[in-house]
Amino acid sequence: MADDTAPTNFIRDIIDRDLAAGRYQRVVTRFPPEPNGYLHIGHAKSICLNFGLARDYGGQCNLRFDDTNPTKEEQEFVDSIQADVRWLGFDWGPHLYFASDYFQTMHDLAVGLIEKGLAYVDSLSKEELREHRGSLTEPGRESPYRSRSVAENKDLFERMRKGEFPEGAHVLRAKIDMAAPNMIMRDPLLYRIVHAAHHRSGDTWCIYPMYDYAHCLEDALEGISHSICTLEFDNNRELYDWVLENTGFKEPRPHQYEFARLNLDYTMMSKRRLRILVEEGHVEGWDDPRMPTIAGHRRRGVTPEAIRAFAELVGVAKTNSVVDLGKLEFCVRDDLNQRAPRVMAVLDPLKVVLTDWPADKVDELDASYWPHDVPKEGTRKVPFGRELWIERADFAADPPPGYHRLVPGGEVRLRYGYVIRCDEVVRGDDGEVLELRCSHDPASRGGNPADGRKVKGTIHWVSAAHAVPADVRLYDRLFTIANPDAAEDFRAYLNPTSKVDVRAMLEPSLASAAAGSHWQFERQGYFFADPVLHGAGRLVFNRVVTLKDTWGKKAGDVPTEVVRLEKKVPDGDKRPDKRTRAEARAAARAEDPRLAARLATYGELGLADDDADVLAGDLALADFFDAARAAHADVASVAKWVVNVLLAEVKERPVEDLPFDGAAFGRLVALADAGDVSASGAKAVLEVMLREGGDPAALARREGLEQVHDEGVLEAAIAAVLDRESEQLARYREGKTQLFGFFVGQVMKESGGAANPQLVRDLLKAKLG
RNA sequence: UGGGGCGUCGUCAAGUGGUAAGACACGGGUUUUUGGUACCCGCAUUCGCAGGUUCGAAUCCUGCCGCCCCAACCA
Repeated sequence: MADDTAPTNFIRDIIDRDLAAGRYQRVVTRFPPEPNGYLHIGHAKSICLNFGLARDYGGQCNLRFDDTNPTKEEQEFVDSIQADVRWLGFDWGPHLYFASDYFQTMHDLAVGLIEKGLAYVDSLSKEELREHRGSLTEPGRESPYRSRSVAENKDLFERMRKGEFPEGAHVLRAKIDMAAPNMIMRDPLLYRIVHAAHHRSGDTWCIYPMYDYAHCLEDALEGISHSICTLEFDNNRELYDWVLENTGFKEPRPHQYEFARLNLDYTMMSKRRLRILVEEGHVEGWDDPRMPTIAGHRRRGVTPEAIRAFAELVGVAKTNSVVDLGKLEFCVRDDLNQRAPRVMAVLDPLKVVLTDWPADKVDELDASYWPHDVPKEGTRKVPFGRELWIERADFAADPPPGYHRLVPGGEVRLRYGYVIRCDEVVRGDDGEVLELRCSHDPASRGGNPADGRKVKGTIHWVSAAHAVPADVRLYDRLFTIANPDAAEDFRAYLNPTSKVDVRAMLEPSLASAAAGSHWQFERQGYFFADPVLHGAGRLVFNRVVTLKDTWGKKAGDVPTEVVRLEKKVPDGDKRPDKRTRAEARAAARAEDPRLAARLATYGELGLADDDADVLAGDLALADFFDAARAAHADVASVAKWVVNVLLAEVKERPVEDLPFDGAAFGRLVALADAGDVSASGAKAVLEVMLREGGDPAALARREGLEQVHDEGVLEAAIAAVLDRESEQLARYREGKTQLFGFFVGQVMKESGGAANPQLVRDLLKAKLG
């Protein structure tokens, strides 16, 4: 079983079920990137899922490069991907694999398919292939080459392999069904000819396997138990199973499960479009801190811990969803809060002159690196002098209501320093504030005035004489709209202020900050000494994320409106509506007059239209129903039970395969209608009948499901439940009366479903008031 | 001849017949020398909609609506 640190999800449920059933001895997953680009935060979700599963179940997760297309893949990417997975904190141990290492085996298995008559060489052109494939609503047509002999297919395939043909001359296809409703199954391509050097196998191969053929075999060859991929591969699962079954992989073999890929608002995730961002120079590279790549996040200063926490926070499910960026930011802040020492830096400096401070006097103040609530220790000295820098936004000549920083004539506390008062505002010709002339309270050293008066505001500052200038890059979301991936031209929605460079003034202790170190610039955000550009000669910090700001939006924030985009219209013909079940039943009746006759009969019997429709939609079901009503005269009741109860239990299973007949079911309904068993008791009996068949009355007796009307017995059951659920009872008594149903349920359970529910209700009502 | 997947709070997401978890966001409060953090409180009478079955339905049945995926020699 998984440990309980990770929240559960449907995949864990499947694994638990498989392990409990002994289907697999151990969980083996894999992360299978194609080395054709950089990994992004969406991949991180998949990595955390696959490696996390292996970790929690004591299994194994392979890193496997799905390098089956030599024209797109490069060594650079296999290197960057490994670095990124490792940086995220995962280890594949010795289990590093390449699809290209399996090419020989895959080839041999393909020859096996040819020999079994399950694959053939097709020589149609690309265009002809497409035409033959049909459309979503029309079946495809078989290729004239489909009937080539095994010998000819083997010969052709061998010559394809040897490189005797140009690209496009032939392909190897599976022989399945050109009329399959699932387009994927219409004789899918298995191999194509590609004359290109592969980054690992060089010129060894002239034919390369297609994804659908290769991927499942890679999984099977590696002994993967649970092959997890994204939703869009749902349709491909049928072929996944077909290939494994027909190449001889028996259970336990891998099975594919699909989950929803990560979508983040204000973020573009498609590899193709990310490449355009880089190639057109909208960003400064794959590791630009604005990129959603792992490398970008790393460069920005996001930690692997934060990304892992984020992956866990968003969960794993099958619903297509868009996660808001705020969740990622939360994880980043949550992580950095504990690890980033606090320092002071002024990003937009405004000069303050303390007119009552001697020109050459410097006070060395003690400042803690950590706030009271972070259990870490450490302090540094910060020099305080006559001239200081403060944040321009921390002074307001005309303050809005509720503002509690520096105002003309007002006081503010300089963090770890003194309380100052603004005496005079010096302005330039254009009215711009040039500097503030202030006085200080000498009896407030460290921050608190000796007379005990309260000063509401505290701001950060840096001594002008000691300040260290630095290049600080303020990053923000790259796009101005929530869904750039949907935009016809995302360039129109690039955020012009996604990167704002400022020349900031830092407290002197930061002069020795190491590249790659995290800091909180107090009241502003978390910053990261750039791992590449930051050094002794030049200080460069990236803003990872701002602090949460409940006061208000700061100037420079991007507007948050969501631009409504026209929905992409699928080109070509409009998708036809599905044939509904109702239509299917109507069609069945149109073809079979016996069914039409049943519908008429049921109508005369006075059945509800819906029930009659369902019952007369399938001959076996109609026969079953007729047998049942022969055994119990209340037709309406029998109909309800067949439609609502029986159908719910048997699902898609044909009723003729049931271990009991309609007559037995009719007797069961009779029992329920007579009150010999309760409705839930009857359902319990049905469960047994589904398993072993038998007579309902006898089973009800045997299972102790005959309805209990005995008030004494029920009173005892009620007492037992109330005793056991004293906590819930207290809540009920406090007014949580919705709990009434809960108690009814508990008593019903106590009785195994045999109690008369109405009686239980009445008794409970009397008892609870 | 179409097939498949999915709809639970602003955003994610538990829940599988016993009476709507949790997180983010949001609102209010306490603490605070960061308008940060931490802590407390509030935040879905209702689960896409409509009928039905049941003592009891987000869960079962019927119908309807909406969104996503599939017609590359990509993965």
